[in-house]
Amino acid sequence: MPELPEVETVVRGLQAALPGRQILSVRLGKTDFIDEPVLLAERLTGSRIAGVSRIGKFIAVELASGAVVASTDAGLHLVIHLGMTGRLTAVRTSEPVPPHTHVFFSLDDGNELRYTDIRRFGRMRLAPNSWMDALRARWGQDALEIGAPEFALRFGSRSARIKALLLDQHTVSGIGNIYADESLWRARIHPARRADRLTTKQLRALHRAIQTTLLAAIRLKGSSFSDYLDAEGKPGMFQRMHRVYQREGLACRRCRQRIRRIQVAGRSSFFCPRCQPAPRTRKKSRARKK
DNA sequence: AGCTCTTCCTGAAAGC
DNA sequence: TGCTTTCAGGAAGAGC
Repeated sequence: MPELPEVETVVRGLQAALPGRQILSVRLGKTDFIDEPVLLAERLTGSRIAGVSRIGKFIAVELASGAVVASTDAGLHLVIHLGMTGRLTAVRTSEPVPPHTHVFFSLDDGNELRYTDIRRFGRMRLAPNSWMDALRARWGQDALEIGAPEFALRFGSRSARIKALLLDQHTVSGIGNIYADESLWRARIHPARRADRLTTKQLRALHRAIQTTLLAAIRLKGSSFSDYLDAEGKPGMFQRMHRVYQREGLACRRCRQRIRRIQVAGRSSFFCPRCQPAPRTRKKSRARKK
């Protein structure tokens, strides 16, 4: 599943392949994940790519402002979210086309930018500068850029469970299920703990754990489980470093206790019951026997 | 307002 | 064997 490290890896790959290229033609398959597909194809045909960047888990392909009508809202971006099975690759046109490939942008260097997405949880749209600004405004700061004090401020005042907040892109952007679990393990925090019950020390540890985990994952070009591949179509290697994610029943790498799986915030959450102690359950104090 | 649950989609794997 | 059911999850929107 593409989260911050995977999207960052794809973006870096595309930065090497796309800037300066002209889009010669656009071919569409299924389009139910695209906002206004006909308009998108029309506007992109003949346009030139200026740059590629990441906003949270979104990929923004900036188009050169050449033919765009001069208005205050000039500056057009092709915005792509990979959902959970989306792939964006820049490959030779002669490369075989994988199943579920729904968008083809043929480029002026003989390559083709392709969007493949088995489950079509991804999104694609054309967006003006104002839309990009609105996205940045309603999204939380990037998980790699937020400082420790700001992090403690955003989380420490919330009563929701920490795992739910880590997944909520409005609080901090870029973290998904894998890196939430891996970071919580590293910081020794149970996923169901209320954020406002964490100590300052724990919030600081979690902030550090997130940075460390994300940077290590980027170095290994992300985690490939079932579907994720980078811009060249190659898998990442960070899944080999996972400490809890998808390791139910296996020994904790720190204490050998068996890793458990529970549901938190509607998602599978993997944790070590010894390293990450559960929150106090506080039932109606029936335990007060005598 | 803040928080949690449901929904979308497909294919792999488990269950019967 | 072959069918049905369950599960995976990002983010929007509904519901409490």
